[in-house]
Formats: sequence, structure tokens, C-alpha cells
Amino acid sequence: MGRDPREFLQIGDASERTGLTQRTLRYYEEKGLLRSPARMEGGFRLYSGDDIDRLERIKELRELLGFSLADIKEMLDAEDVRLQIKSEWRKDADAAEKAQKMRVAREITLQQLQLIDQKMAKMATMRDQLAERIAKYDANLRQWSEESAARQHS
Amino acid sequence: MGRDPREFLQIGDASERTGLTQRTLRYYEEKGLLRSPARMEGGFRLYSGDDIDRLERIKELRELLGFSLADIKEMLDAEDVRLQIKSEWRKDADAAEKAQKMRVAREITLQQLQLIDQKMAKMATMRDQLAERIAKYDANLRQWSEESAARQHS
DNA sequence: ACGCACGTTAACGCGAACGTGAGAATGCCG
DNA sequence: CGGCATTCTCACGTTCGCGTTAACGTGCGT
Repeated sequence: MGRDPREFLQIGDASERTGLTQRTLRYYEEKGLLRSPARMEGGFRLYSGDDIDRLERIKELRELLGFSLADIKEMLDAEDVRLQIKSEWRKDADAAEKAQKMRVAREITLQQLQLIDQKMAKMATMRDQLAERIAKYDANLRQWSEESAARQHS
Repeated sequence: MGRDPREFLQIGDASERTGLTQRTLRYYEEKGLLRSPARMEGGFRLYSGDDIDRLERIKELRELLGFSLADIKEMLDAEDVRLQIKSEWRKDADAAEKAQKMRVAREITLQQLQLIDQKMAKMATMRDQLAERIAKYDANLRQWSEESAARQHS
């Protein structure tokens, strides 16, 4: 998967592609939200396509949904558990422990889902209120223009 | 236990009612998100029912939807324009200017609505992904328990 | 009038999430 | 090889959204 060195981006290009600053990319790495990317011999970071995807998910979770980086880390970690366990499935030593970790991850995910459902419900309410308010603006503007027209006729 | 006129709450009660700290109430006032509430002779703040409502809206916008206080201030200001214009409707000097302000407020509100629609769409996508992930957790757990049972029989 | 809960402003502190250089190393082109 | 852009690692600075004393004033039951 992705052997082409041109599929890797240096931090400048990665920054431009994601719309996040270089500082932010390093910061996310430092905070453990992004696993340390590959490096060139000289030490320059090389971001894979997966890295870019993950960064864009982080960006949406943060900018669009307003989650804290700590929350996001928890989410992504929970997300990783399944994949990680799956990749290590062959050596099923202490499978009970793995199952337990997976149940925990499931619980976290479920809580996230419920949280999002709550948010969406509240958002729908807000949306309706905004639509109603626009209708009132329009009603007022329409009424004003009618009154204005009537006044011109008197 | 201050027994005050029924409709007004002192900052302690207002804090308890809204779930926001007293510091936060003063901070929101300082930042212009809440118009300065009434005061007693001694200087104690008196929050009206409207104040409480507004505070609860701010709380939802912030905690639930993750907007910045600056964003929220802009929203609420846009919201106020209609009411303010309505209350000053009698002196309709330069009504054209008022209509213009109202159109601007309408535009801002419309943008907010569109923003919320975008957020809800992304949220719905995320929700589905989470649901799918839970299904995968369950599938893995179910499979694991079956294999475990089979192993016990061998 | 006293006590005590409750409120006031002012000011400093704090964690999160980066911004902003400084100074040195690296990549690459001619 | 020189020269220039890019990146590296510290490390201090900044903004937001409050928390936390400190020092002092107010409301009110007794």
C-alpha cells in the first residue's frame, strides 16, 4: 500500500492540503492525535495519504463540531482499538483481555453516537427557530414595502 | 435566602438555574453577550426571565454546538436587530435604513441556518459511521464468543 | 447593632490550542 | 561546491474562557 514516494507529502504540502498550519500538524503529533509520521533520512516529516485523511477528520471534528483535542483523541483511539486488535488477531493470547478492551471501545463509541444524536436533535430545533426568524424578517420587510407603497399613494 | 420579587433572580440563583458559574455570568455581561442586567440599590445584579432564557441559549450554542463567544455575540446581535427595530418602529424616520439593517440581519441569519444545515449533514455522516463501527464491534465480539465456545468443545 | 450569607470589582492564574521567532540542519538546483 | 528554500527543534508569547483569591460592600434575620 502506497509505495510511491510521491504519495507522501512534506509538512509544507501537507499543511496546504489540509488547511492546517505546520505548527498545528506538529502539535497534533506531539499530542498523540496523529501517530508520528515517517521521516526522510534528514528528519523531514513525510505524511502519507492515511495521515492526511486522519488530519482532515480531526479538522472536521474540531472546527465543525467543536470537540476538544482530548475528546478527539479518545474517539480516534477507540476507533483504532478494533483495527489494532484485528491486526493482532493471530496471536490471540489472552483473548479475554482483548474482548474487554473492545467492549470498552464499543461503549465509548456508543456514547459518542448518543452524544451526536442529542446534538443533532438540539440543532434541528435551532434550525427551525432560525427558519422561523427568517420568515419573520421577510414578513416584516414585505409589510414595510406595502406600507411604503401605500404611503406613496396618499 | 433572598426573597426577592418573583420575576428577578440574584446572581447566585441565576447561576444555579442556568448551570453557569457566577464568574461566567459576569464574563458574558462584560463581553456584551448579555445586556447589563438590572441592579438593586446596593448594586446587586437582578436577572430577568428573559436574561435567563438568553443565558440558556448562549449555553447551548457554546457547550452543545461549540461556537465561540464572538460567534454567539454576532448571532444574538443579528437576532436583536429585528426586535429592536420593531420596538422603535413608531419613529420611522429613515425607514429605508432600518429595512437595510433588517436585510443584513436576515442575511446573517440565513448564513447561520446554512451553516447549521452543513453541520447537521456532516454530523449525520459521522453518526452513520459510528453506528457502522458499533456494528463491527458487535460482529467481532459475537464471532469471538462463538470461536471461544467452539474451542471449549474441542 | 451584630453577624453572616451573599454580592461587588479588580487582578492575577490557568489549560487549551496554537502563533511566532531563533538558530541550526537538510534538500535541492545549478 | 555555493546558495537558497524548506524543515528541524526548542522555547517563549498569545488568545480564549473562564477559575480563583483578595479586599471590600450589601441584605437581612435576630
